[in-house]
Amino acid sequence: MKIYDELVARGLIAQVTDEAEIKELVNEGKATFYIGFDPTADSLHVGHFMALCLMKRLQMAGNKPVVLVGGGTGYIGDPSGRSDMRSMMTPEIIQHNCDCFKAQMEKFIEFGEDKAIMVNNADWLLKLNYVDVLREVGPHFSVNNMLRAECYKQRMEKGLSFLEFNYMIMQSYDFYHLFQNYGCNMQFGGDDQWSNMLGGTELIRRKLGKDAYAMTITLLMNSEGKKMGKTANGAVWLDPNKTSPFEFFQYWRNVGDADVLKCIRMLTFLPLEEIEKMDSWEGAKLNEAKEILAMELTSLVHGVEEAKKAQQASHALFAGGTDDENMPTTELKEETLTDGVISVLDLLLACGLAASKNEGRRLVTQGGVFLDDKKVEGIERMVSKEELKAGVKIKKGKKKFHKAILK
RNA sequence: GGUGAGGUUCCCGAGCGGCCAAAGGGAUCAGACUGUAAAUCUGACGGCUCUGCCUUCGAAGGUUCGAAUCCUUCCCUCACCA
Repeated sequence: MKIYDELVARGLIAQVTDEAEIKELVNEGKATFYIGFDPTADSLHVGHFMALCLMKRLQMAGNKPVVLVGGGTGYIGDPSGRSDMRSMMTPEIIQHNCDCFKAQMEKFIEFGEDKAIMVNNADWLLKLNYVDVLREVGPHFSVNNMLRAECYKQRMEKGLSFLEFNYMIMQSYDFYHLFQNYGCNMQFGGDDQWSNMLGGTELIRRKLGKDAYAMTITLLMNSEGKKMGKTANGAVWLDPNKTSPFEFFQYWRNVGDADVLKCIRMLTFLPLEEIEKMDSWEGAKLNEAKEILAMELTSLVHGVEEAKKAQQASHALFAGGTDDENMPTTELKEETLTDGVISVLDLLLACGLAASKNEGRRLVTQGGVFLDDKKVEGIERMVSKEELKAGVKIKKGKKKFHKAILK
């Protein structure tokens, strides 16, 4: 199966500008394509991961990837898919985020001669002259058309600033720039980027009279139509310091039944035939698929070693194993104790399992806290120095496990 | 710049000068049921040294015994006009 058909079969492709042409280019390995990543945080998340995987797939098929870090567009902020304006980031933060992105990406994509290249649009966008740009590309954008674009339409009610309105132009300019300087003839991106991407192909055609292509990746939604890769505490990050391998593993281990196969298909590199077999699994059997999904993804993101550890920890907690080596752990210092003990509430707080003492109180009162598998009956429960030295296993609810140990 | 409508606890949204830590919904968290799923039901949902105290209703002042609710100024958003 050729790469394009595989992408289709995996459900990764959402929209394309010219299917026949793109199929040919991609299958023949003749595409030089780029995907842009705006430095909106100091770590990549699952959405980025999907894009990186797509890059990898296309790279394996002989195409040349260009990773564009949005050091310049980060100054503006993409309004697509947002109901309010992004807060403006300082140049320092943008730079820091760019650096973090680069470091993480190097783990997934091979960079170098004849491999992938990385560019930063700050290098060309930041030195543009306003009037020059207006004259150069301004005539090729129809405000009427832009306002009809889906990404702005949604904002017509809530309000859209001129700053954000220009985002599409900047992104289009990127494509135009890459087309000329790197022979980049294709752009990929999340489906919410569609209109921005079309802006680019349009600009290239108008300015240069040449064809460039765009293709969007299906956004990973769960069966309820919500974006996946988000938890109550924010995104599922790829940075192990922000989302530990164990948490990462558990996130995928816990996806809904209706979403497992879709995730496996879209996110893993398992052969399609293998996935087809799982398609018939039902009921509790699906748990195995979830395990596979979690294992595959954690391996990809954090390496096989870490994935195994996470899996062991998971088994230990849910399948009655004994290994608690790899549980998320908080090390407490002697000073945290008063008179050789610490209250459960303080302990929950120290481990980040409760945001406030009131929340801890609630958890205990409602019977949601266990210490070493024994239910905590009241908030007056104290944990002694001896217990802590040995390491205490704290369970909050059914799925959150944490270990606290005195250093 | 003008006119009108607004800014309420994570989000949407109700709020009579005292009975407001503030209705209702969503999200979230915990419990029951389960398969570490979904759905459903129950409870919780600002903080604390917790039958009480403290801090919140865009910001700062003021009126009042008492203000999210009234007044003044300022900031911001939206709509229409320019």
